[in-house]
Amino acid sequence: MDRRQRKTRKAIFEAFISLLSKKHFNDVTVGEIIELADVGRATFYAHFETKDFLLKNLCAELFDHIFDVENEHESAPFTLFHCDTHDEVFLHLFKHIKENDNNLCRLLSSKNNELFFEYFKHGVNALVVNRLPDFRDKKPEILPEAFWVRHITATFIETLRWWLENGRKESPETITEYFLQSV
Amino acid sequence: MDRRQRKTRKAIFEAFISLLSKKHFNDVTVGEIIELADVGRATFYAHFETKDFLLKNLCAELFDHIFDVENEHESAPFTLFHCDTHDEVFLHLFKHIKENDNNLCRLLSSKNNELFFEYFKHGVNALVVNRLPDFRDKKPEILPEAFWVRHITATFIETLRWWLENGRKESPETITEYFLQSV
DNA sequence: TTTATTATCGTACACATTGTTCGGTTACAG
DNA sequence: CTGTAACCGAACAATGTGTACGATAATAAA
Repeated sequence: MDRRQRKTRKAIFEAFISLLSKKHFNDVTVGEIIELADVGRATFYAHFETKDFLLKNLCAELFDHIFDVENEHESAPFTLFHCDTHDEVFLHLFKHIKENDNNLCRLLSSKNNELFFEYFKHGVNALVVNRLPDFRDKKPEILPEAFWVRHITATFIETLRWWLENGRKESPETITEYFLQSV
Repeated sequence: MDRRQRKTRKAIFEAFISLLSKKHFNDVTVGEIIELADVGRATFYAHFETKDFLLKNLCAELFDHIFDVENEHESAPFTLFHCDTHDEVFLHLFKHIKENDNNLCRLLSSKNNELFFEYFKHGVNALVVNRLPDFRDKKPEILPEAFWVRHITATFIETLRWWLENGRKESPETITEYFLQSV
């Protein structure tokens, strides 16, 4: 990819993130983005068809390196799907969010958190499906499996949300314990 | 309230609901609403400061008669807070949603469900807080109370969401059982 | 019934935002 | 060094928002 392309793409993302951590997605205009990114209007639309596509691309940028479903073969420093126990998987996830990814944290704590959680949910869901056998002994017999998966995913998301809203005071170990106890 | 006011207010709400069950909130324009409601532009803005306020008013219209927190003294036909056991409360809620409120159902099943669930959540949360003692024996000791309340609320919301997405095949009794088993 | 009030209408308007176009300029890869 | 392609900036049509105002008609109150 052309160096110029990388540069403008990055500039747009950074401006977008900066704006999203201050105001709601709906109130962010393309005009503001290109002004902050210092990029021509036509250039913006050459990169992103629309503001919603920009959001999608940002989500992919943020989450795809966490749920490296596709490139499992590559040397990913953080391969959730290769953990042995499910405790480990979710603990890793909490740790990663707490320590590594400041942008992700900021966005998941902003007014736009719903947008990102919505996208995030899909990754978590895949993870839960992958780790389903580990939860099977906890499952009440009456519940349909689809319902059960859904419930575990939602519980994880809500735990994470609660943790972020309260300033991440608990250690990743503790919050993992909370999650596993709830489910 | 003036009869004219009631009439236009109702017309706007109905047009709005009709549009919301077809397309997303963001794509609904004031122009469409007033055209469908057959109401002048100035009239619309005399009633609702903005499209977001219209949504808020609609939510209040939809949910306030369910969670009749304020007017408990009045003769509400459906007083959740007066049920004896918590099983009864949540069962009532599922029944009410299934049988009585078509608009509510349509909107909670539309593309805009997030908007309404977000509002709905507050009512459910108040309900859970009110019924907290009933859940206390189920609570793992480690979990903070705030976390526990949050979890119960989220579980109810997710159960309802799942039920609606799958066409409400299960009986209210069954889905209440699912909810109580999950928590 | 009469009267004063007020909700509504219709039109027009200023304003902001979106997404496109195009010619000229500059950085990049080979 | 050269051709390609990304960028700029300015202009543009199209759409949507929210406001203003005089005229009309429905309503409540006398």
